[in-house]
Amino acid sequence: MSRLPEYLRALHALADAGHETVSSEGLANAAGVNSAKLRKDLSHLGSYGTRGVGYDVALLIDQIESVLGLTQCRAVALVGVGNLGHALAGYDGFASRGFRIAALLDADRSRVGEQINGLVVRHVDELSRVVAEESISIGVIATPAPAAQAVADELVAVGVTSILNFAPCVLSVPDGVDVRKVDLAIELQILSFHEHRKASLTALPATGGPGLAALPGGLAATDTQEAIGT
Amino acid sequence: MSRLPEYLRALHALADAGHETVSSEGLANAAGVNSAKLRKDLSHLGSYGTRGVGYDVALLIDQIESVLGLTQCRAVALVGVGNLGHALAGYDGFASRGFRIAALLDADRSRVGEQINGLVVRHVDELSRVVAEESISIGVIATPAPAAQAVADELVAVGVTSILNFAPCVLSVPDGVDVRKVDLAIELQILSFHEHRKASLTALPATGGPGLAALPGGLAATDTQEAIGT
DNA sequence: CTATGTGAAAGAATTCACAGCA
DNA sequence: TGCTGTGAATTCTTTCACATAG
Repeated sequence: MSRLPEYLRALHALADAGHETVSSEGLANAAGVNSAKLRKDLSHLGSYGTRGVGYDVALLIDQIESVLGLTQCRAVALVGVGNLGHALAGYDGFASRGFRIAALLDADRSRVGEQINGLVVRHVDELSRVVAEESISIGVIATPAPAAQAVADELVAVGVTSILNFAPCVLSVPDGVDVRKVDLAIELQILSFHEHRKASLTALPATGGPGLAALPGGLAATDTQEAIGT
Repeated sequence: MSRLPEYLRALHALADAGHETVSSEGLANAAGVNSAKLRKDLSHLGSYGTRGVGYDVALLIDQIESVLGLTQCRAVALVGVGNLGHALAGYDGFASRGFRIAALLDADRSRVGEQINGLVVRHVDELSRVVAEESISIGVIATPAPAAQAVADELVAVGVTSILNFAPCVLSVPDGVDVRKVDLAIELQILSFHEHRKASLTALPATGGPGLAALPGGLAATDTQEAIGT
């Protein structure tokens, strides 16, 4: 599950708060899921809690970190030092959670040489050298969309096999390379959908039953609700 | 589906490239899904393509925008003008996709008054006034984790019903309020898991069959693979 | 003949509910 | 008694495959 990292975050918070042990119910709350799901997820790890007691917080942290491969700090290359790239370069949430931004790169020579958070921006031509020097395994793309595919190709060419893509476009990569995409505008658009739905519903007070009125788009509200998950 | 925004992005790209019509296959490629899924999704919208031809790009854009509630530009309040908040405030991907950052707020008085991208940072005390003045429907939280719940409470109190949360913590909100979370470190951790898995597999050359060796964490590789989606 | 729209099949994910261990 | 771990039941999603409209 892609929920393990969320459990890990919750566990760290619990550990900081002094808990040595936690029930599936307690951890589930802290992670924002229900307890049955959490227990099922953890059981897939073969992780053992203690019946009648719960899970040992420190032990579970170790287990999950080992499964996620976070026992070593991973070096990351960030390509694209615009607005967003700048913020990512300065984001301390990475360092505290197992990652080290080991290189900043940009295609714009006017940005090369700039120093951000103790790191100098290098030209993207140096990618190959930097990846080797720093044993970089993960690339982050924060360029404009039109440049993203070319950057992805270069990352793959120099041996990077995991990419986090902030550019609003789909990347095509060979098998064996993993890509995750974060599109900030899409997140807002999903919220917009929910807003739109809520507005439509309150505008039609208490029309239960089958005759539920059509939305602006010409759709029954129930269909539309079904049409967008979460 | 939360895939409609992705289709919308792909459609805009196609429109910009001069396409007036597109097949389910073509749009599916541009959006990074398969065509059966795309057709099923669009059929839920009641959207009509033309058999033998495909979908009218402009028409489909209108339909999806209307379903997502993007026919009007939505005003957004951004709380927390640190590193990430700064980047979000300057991100032009919002404006071009139906959103207007209408207010920047921060609890830190030393930041109040600062101007970012033509907007002045205001103190979070003014939230109530600003939300009313600007008809804000969506709040974005880019504060440190410890402050996020309090900000969420305030947003809810002044009538915001959708929240995009960048702080690494779960928010509890009343029914009827939608929250989406983006946690950048979690995205990297998921990639780390994939890296870890790939490394383990190549380290054990061609050990097929049931005896597939254990990972560092003491798990069979197949179990672990099953344990994290996508 | 082409490509949509959609029942039906297959596959995942979630939830239920409880046996069994501490 | 309290809480985990897990089969069984349920629900949701994805894929298949084809009748049907243009």
